[in-house]
Amino acid sequence: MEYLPNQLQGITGFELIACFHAIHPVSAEAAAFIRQKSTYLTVKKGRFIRSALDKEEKLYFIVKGCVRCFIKDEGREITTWINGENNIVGSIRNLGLDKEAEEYLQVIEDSILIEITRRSIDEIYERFHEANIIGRKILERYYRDAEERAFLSRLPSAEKRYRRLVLTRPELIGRIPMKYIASYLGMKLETLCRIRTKSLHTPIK
Amino acid sequence: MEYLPNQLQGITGFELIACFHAIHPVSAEAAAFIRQKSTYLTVKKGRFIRSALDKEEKLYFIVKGCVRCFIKDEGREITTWINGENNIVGSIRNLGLDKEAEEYLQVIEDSILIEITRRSIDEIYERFHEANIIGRKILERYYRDAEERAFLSRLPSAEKRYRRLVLTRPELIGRIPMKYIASYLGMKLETLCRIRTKSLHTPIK
DNA sequence: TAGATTTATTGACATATGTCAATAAGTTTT
DNA sequence: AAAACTTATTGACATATGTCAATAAATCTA
Repeated sequence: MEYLPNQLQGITGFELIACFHAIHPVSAEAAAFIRQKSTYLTVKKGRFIRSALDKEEKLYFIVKGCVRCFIKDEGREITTWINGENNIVGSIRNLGLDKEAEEYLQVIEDSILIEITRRSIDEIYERFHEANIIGRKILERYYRDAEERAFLSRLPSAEKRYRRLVLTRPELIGRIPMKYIASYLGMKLETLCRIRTKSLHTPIK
Repeated sequence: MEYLPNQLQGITGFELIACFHAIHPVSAEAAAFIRQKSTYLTVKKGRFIRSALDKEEKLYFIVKGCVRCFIKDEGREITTWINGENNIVGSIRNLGLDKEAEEYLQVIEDSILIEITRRSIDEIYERFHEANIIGRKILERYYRDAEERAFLSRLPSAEKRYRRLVLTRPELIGRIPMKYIASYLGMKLETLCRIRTKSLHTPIK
């Protein structure tokens, strides 16, 4: 197994490979293959990725910027996750048994993404066995993240959910609009606003 | 790679291996190793698994029965998931940054479990490379499940959450006590009770 | 089977959060 | 810099869900 030369790390197009490499060594052949199968994208704030027309499932590595996912419930958006740099994001096909629950991915800061199709990922798993180690470890982390989201959203009061977010994702506060944070926390913007002004005066006990 | 002989499937102690085998072939050596590292447990309804004293993280394959996970928030239980046969369950270390959020696993039907330590799992991944394929595929599924839980719990009304559960986990209704379902759905037992009696008269539009 | 315990149902009332609206503050566009 | 637009703040009021309490029904245990 050859190692990815150090000098290549950080060079445009290699961020994703560097991310993998930090988990487990990536051979030069695998690196070349991954690079060949991936596409660099620049996406403006507010844009949606993965248009409804696309049949193919795609995954995105966030080099720079921020992406949120939301579903619509009776026309209202519910943000289900928000992710920044060095995360892999994608929509989960078939989450919804019903049409209502379709997922949208929206870039909420000008972003640089690396796109790769689900099919290419499967090809990588088949060709390069060690990719399964990397994939498995990444999924362990993503599973934990999803558990955390499920936990957060079950906290029984709006204030607790906000406090939990401040504890676990402090970087989001101030970085992205409050309306998305409110939606992610399962409350209205007005409620979040009241909690925040209140908590200026009542510190955590 | 040798295949697990068919006649061994279904025999006591081989349920877990059969589950893996259905995903990807398991060699006889790997099967023997897994079997050696795992323990068969019979657990009575109501019992907790993984006592607080255990330092080691363990995972459990549910051969028969049902297990729920809950955390405590100011003394109140919040059920975070409920799983039945052929699922692997375990607590996630370090979910909580705070002590409050410690997880409990409770068997809610007389159950048969196969226990295996996290350390043994890691050993399996190292010794048997193909285990990473199986692990990766299992985690893909578990990630989806966790996403579904996060989605469910963000639905903005108690009735919608209940309807979603009826859609996605119909087997739970009638099988386990309503109080656990209510907790899982983020509502009080009384609220669930009212929703259920109401929905007898108002069918889904 | 009877008694004890747990779980489910229903009612009256309390409260956190949603809704709607008006305004302010902040951003982007021209 | 002004205009246009988006996002945040605050108030008055509505409502879904929680709380507490009193039974009823179901399940366990001796």
